[in-house]
Amino acid sequence: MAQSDTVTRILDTAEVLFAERGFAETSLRNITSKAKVNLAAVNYHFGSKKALIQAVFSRYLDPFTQRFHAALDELENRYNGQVIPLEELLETMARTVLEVPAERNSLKVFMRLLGLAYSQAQGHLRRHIQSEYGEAFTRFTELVRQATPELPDAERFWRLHFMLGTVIFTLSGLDALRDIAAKDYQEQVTVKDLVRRMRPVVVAAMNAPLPEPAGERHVHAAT
Amino acid sequence: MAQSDTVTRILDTAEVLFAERGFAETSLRNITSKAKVNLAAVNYHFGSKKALIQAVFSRYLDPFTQRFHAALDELENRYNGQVIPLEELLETMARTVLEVPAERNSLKVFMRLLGLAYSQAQGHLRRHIQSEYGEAFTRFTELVRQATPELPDAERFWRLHFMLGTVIFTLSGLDALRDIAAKDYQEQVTVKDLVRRMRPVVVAAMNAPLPEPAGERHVHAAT
Amino acid sequence: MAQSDTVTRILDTAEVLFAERGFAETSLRNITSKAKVNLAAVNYHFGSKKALIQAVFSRYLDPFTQRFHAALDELENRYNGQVIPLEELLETMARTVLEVPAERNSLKVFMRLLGLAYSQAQGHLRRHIQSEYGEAFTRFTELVRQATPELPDAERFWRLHFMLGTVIFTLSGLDALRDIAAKDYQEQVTVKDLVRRMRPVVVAAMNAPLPEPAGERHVHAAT
Amino acid sequence: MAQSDTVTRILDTAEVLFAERGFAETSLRNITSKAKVNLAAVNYHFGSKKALIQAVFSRYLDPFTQRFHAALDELENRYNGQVIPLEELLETMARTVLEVPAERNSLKVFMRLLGLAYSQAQGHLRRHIQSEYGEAFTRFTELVRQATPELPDAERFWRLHFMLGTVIFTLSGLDALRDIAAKDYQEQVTVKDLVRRMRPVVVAAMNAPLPEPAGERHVHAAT
DNA sequence: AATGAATGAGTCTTCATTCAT
DNA sequence: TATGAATGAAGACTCATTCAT
Repeated sequence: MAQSDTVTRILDTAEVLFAERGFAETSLRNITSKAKVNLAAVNYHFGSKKALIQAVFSRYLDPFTQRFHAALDELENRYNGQVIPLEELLETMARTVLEVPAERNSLKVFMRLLGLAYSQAQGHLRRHIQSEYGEAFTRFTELVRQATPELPDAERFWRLHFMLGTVIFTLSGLDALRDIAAKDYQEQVTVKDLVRRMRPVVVAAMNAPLPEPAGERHVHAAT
Repeated sequence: MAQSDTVTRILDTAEVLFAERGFAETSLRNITSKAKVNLAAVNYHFGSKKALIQAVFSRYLDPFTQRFHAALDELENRYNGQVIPLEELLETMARTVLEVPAERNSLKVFMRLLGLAYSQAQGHLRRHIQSEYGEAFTRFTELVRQATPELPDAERFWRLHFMLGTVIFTLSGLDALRDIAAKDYQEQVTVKDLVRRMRPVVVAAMNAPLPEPAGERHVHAAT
Repeated sequence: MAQSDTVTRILDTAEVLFAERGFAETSLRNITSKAKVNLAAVNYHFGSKKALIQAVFSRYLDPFTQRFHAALDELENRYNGQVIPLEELLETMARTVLEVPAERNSLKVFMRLLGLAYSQAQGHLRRHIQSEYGEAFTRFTELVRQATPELPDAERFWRLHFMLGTVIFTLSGLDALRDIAAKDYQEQVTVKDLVRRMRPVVVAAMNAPLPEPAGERHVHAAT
Repeated sequence: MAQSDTVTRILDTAEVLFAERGFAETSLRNITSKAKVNLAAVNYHFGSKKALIQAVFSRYLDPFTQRFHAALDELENRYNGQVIPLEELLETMARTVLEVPAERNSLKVFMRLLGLAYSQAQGHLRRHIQSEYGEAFTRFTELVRQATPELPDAERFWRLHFMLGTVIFTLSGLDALRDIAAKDYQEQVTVKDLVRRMRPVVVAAMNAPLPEPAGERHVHAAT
């Protein structure tokens, strides 16, 4: 077996299984037996299961940040100092997210990991991600700020995370939702489909009117 | 030890630990030792770990669905056959969601559990939830359908779940997000704050224009 | 529920389950849940699982020994001091064995239990049986001794157990053997059929010539 | 520790303990601790307790069938088309059964398993054995048929199983019977002893006169 | 007299990891 | 460099039994 063939097979298999079942529910035995690789190979090549998870993650994240920066460069070039419209920014983000995983499952894995990073109490994963792709996110946020000058900073922060929730929730729980949708709408949605559907929603959400100031809510005000 | 004190202690502890770590990462040993209860008690009272997970959920969902149905009854009464505006529906949902766990001061836990139900493998859990509160959700969906007659059914389905993602992600990852926000905006958000902020976003998202049909996407069409 | 109804239900159920699965493989939970009786009832009424096993046996052995003694009394009376022929003794045994469980239509169960008593570890059970019906067996053995004066004692002991093996194995594994036989010989045997077939075999076996003394076996002596 | 030393030690120990106590009453802990082997080793090497039981079984059965076929070959060669006498066939069977287990306990284990295979409700074990050594048994049965041409097929079938009962019951319940015999006859029987004693009994049983036809039984016909 | 609750010891099995080769 | 074997810790679950009521 070629040198790094084993490494690749492990990564490929782990990616699929992680996406299907989650991290805790996927054992190294599952991975190595499906990858037809020695059980000890994971520990030999990666050191530990944790390290394998991060490796799977990095294989997506590294090219993503690289491409994302490149795409933003191109965008800034094109607009040459002018404000980049919000739609362009979101579009660029979406395109890059979709482009990277030649392998299809890694997107789900990536989203799942992102979801974990935010929901898990221990912040170590969050910090790892923030130090890895925080810079790209900060750059993106700043461009969004310029595209939505009327939004208070805090509002923008929350709305971006509202949308992050939409994306992560939808894509990481994709299988579950697909099950439900398929039963009711005979429709086999693809990731691209979903992204297409998300676009107007996200734009509208970001451009929504500001909320009434705190304390002035009237429950039946709509009537 | 009092009658069903044990049951309550198990549920309370399991709830917290599940929310903190997820289902697979929480062992019965973790739960029973923290709850100061015999290891076999879980199996005695609930039958299995699976059943315990479902019981944790039911303790939320049972009162929730009950209240939710009551609230929708009241709403239908008030509107007396007329179409109930989307804002009212969302408002009612939000209020009920907030009321129920308020008693236990554990909205965050509930949301995290819901998130897990969607993202973690546990197919049994999703099925359990669907059969338990599916009816309430269906009723709600139908009212939303009447309030948004112009939306295709599939579109509405997905948008509702997009928004579900927003809510679950934001409220379940509240601590993490609060950390980040506090550092940057000196602002200590409350759950009510967030719900206030979400309202216009959710309404705008639901009312967003329809996406371009599949296959016709032009990347730079927005310009 | 009537007083000893519970006891009867436990015994009935235990009997069936023990015969189906063996003692160790049948839990008190199995028994009590199938008998629709409280889990603690076995320990309450019988004291322990061991005692339950013995009780199941006694319910057969008590009437059996009683009848067997009566039948032997009648036989001795009839032969009035003369030697009772072996065929009569075996016949009497067979008849009594068939009569007792006939009331409960559970000869098979009884045989399976007897088989278990010999083959399973349960030393306590063997000892219990020996002290319970050992006397009847001793009496029977002595009559057989008189009917077969030429047989050394040890030889008679073993041959009786050889035949016990035949009977227990055949009747306790009846279903399995019936399956095989039915497939090959289109014949649906009844218990009475089998007993009829066993009679000449058992007689011949008991009357077989003595074995060559130990150490003098010649493998090809038959030629 | 040497290569498959562990496997052998597990098999050896399991064999002894299974024979002493039965399968359900022997825990993997019992085995591994007595074999001075890690608790997980059984599952590592055999996969499950069930598989271990079958492995113990196969270690006896595989060489047995092989030798048995060889012995029958030799016999057929020697008799060169002539009918092989029943005594020779039984003798060959007995010899092969005794030869195989260099380790002494496996015979008892083997017999116990055979007993289980017939008496247990679930036929899976019976089917396993039938597919494993059914061919050898069929071959043997056919030779017995030629040696006892006067016997109706059904009669032969049942008599063979009567004798199987004798052998299995005696050898699998050996410890129990030995206990009883030792108390009464100061005699420490060996397996070889028993087989010597069985020989004339089995021959006589197979050659017993045919039973009276069904329906003509007269209980006191012997007088 | 009878039972629901509880328990401690035990079951088999699976885990990620290590080690000798 | 790579792997089959082995391992200690932990997993969920079941057991017969006890106890307070």
